[in-house]
Amino acid sequence: MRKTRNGRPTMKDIARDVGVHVSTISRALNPKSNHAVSSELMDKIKRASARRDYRPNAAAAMLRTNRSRTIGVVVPDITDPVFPPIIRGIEDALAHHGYVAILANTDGDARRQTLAVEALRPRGIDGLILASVMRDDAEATRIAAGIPTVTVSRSTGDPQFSSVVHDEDDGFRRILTHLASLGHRAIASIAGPQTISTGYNRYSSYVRHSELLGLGQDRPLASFARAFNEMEGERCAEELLVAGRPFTAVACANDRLAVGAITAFRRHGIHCPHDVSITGFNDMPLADRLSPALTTVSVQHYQAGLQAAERIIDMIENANVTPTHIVLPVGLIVRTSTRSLTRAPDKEAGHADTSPINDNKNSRHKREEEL
Amino acid sequence: MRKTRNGRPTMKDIARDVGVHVSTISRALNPKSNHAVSSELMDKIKRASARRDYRPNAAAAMLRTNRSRTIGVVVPDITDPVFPPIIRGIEDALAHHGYVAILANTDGDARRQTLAVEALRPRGIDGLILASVMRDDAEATRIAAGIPTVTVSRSTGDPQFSSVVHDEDDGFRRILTHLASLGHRAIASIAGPQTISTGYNRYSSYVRHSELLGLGQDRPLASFARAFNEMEGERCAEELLVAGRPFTAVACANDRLAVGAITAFRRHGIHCPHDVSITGFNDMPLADRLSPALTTVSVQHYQAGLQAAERIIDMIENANVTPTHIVLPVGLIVRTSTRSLTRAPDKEAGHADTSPINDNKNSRHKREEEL
DNA sequence: TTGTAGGCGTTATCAC
DNA sequence: GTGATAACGCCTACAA
Repeated sequence: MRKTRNGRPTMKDIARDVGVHVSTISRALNPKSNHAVSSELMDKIKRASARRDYRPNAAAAMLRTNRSRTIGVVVPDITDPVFPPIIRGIEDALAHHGYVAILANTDGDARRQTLAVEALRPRGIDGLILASVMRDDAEATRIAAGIPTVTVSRSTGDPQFSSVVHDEDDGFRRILTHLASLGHRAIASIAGPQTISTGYNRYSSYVRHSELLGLGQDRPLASFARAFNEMEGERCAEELLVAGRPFTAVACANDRLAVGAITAFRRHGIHCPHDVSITGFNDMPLADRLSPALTTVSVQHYQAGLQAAERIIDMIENANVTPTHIVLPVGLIVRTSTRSLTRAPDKEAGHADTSPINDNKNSRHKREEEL
Repeated sequence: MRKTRNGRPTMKDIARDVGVHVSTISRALNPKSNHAVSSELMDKIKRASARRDYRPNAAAAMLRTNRSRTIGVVVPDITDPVFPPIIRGIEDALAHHGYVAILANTDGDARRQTLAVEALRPRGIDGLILASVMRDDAEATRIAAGIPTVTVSRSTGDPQFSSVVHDEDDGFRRILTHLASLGHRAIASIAGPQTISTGYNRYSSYVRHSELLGLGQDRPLASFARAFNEMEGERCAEELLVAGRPFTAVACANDRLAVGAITAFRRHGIHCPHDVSITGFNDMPLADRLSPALTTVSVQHYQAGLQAAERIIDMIENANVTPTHIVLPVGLIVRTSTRSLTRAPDKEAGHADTSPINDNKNSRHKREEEL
């Protein structure tokens, strides 16, 4: 009594057609074992399976081999423009090896990361790619136990996870060097969440390279975003204004924060790049079409996804490979959101001004907060 | 001899713990059949399975029931900003019902759509959500045969597919009505690919409502993009300039085309909205942060994904539901990329000008193409 | 209310 | 080189 049976042909059907045993069909159709099949039989079997349009039943193979050729991919939010290219890279690499990705979103919620992985586990995923991990994410270590895992774009503290990240430090070095070369010395920062490796590393690099470059901040002037989005960028920009310490440039931890900052400053009559230079990070889509076009750090999201996928497949198919930690190079993209402080102001600009924001001698903008 | 056996507990293990037969465990753990299990036994079994942290093996269940609780989702390119919110909607709805999505990209290539579906089929997907279909996509009908399918955001000609789309016609009606109310009569269009339902429908609506509104084009003035991206928007804008027929506004088939058009026009010294009004479609992320901020049609991408997922689950779980065709309402979002032709020009604008682009009496811009 | 048995489609390990 | 057989873990008539 066949309960199921989609009408989809099985190996049994092919076997009957060709007049051999199922096990022979299995052998013939499996690259790893078909060396021991006579070439004439191979031909017949290939033809028969093509004629019937045979497709192996993944569930059966999975049950038997405990391999699903499926990778779980967990991201905070696919709607954030940094993740689509990563996912695209992952998928392209996976497809190349006959693997497939199951996607889950966490909205940056640690608990939902756990939930997501627990939903993926029973589906027999062979590996896990996490773009959602937090810094020192002990929970991630726990839930990923026993399954090949690589983190992408972010990293936890756990060296047991393979990781593919970007050279955040070099990125911020380039940003600060660029701003310094334009004459900026008072460079504030809108930092990302310090619970995430990217936010933490970029801020650390901001502090470190500010010192190395001898920039004139006695102590870092930074505002910390609670999330990498435009709203937080706006909030942090306001915070910087309220702080009251002078600055002529703001290095933001990513492009979305920079976009928010530009908007908020503009509301206060402070225009970028005329009155402040602002930088982003990621070179997200449309960063070049905004006005001002964002000076930012280009990051190889697609490559990161690609490499993460390659790593995971390597870990799955080759027993005990050791964890690797890949750091992808970044580039500086100079556009129009940064401007020289020393060069003569543009002719077109109506009211040239090179004095810092929040400089006491120059209260061009009235702070509502102080009303 | 157990070849596999992850250390993951199975029903057998729980059965041994509790001292009953596996089938009882299966019954108890299955909502559909646990009515016939004594509540004390239920308790014991639940505790035992919790203690062991038991998770059902999806492959085994799948093999037996021919259900994978997996949906294939095929999109042209996850990197295009319209698709992430759709996918997010799909995932959220699926997760709610214990389903999961496998994603595939086609880059708009019809052959890759076939390939993608053929890669998904053997994995026993229960349903298919296609955001990649073409108009009159006979191939899609063929490859999706025998599996519940809904198209989202686009539709084919095949009424057998359920579909969730946006009210493109109302969108273009609103756009044209808006432009007309600003005094525009010579409204050009940058249309999308006519091989895609959205491109075709939006262009048809442009033509239809231009006539209904009595706009002064004897015949439509349109340029056709080969893809929905910025580059094509630039190319089409150039094409409109070369065409030489006057216009004061351009209604684009989506935001990315509009962004490209704005860029291209600007290169020719034609500024939006001062010299041309330009509209988009979709209200993609950052559309409000561009300058000019895009006047566009807001579209419920997330909702579309959500509904598509609900539909597919309905089709899977309830035998022979008939195909439905959902049309989601859209809204007009007026921003600064459109400007009144009749109202007095802004004070700030240096050189007010309300005469049409390409008007013979006014060759403000020199066309390189005619050099 | 619970146990028994058989099978879903594939693969691995035998034996021939 | 090919066939037979026994799992993989779960589900479901049917029997008890």
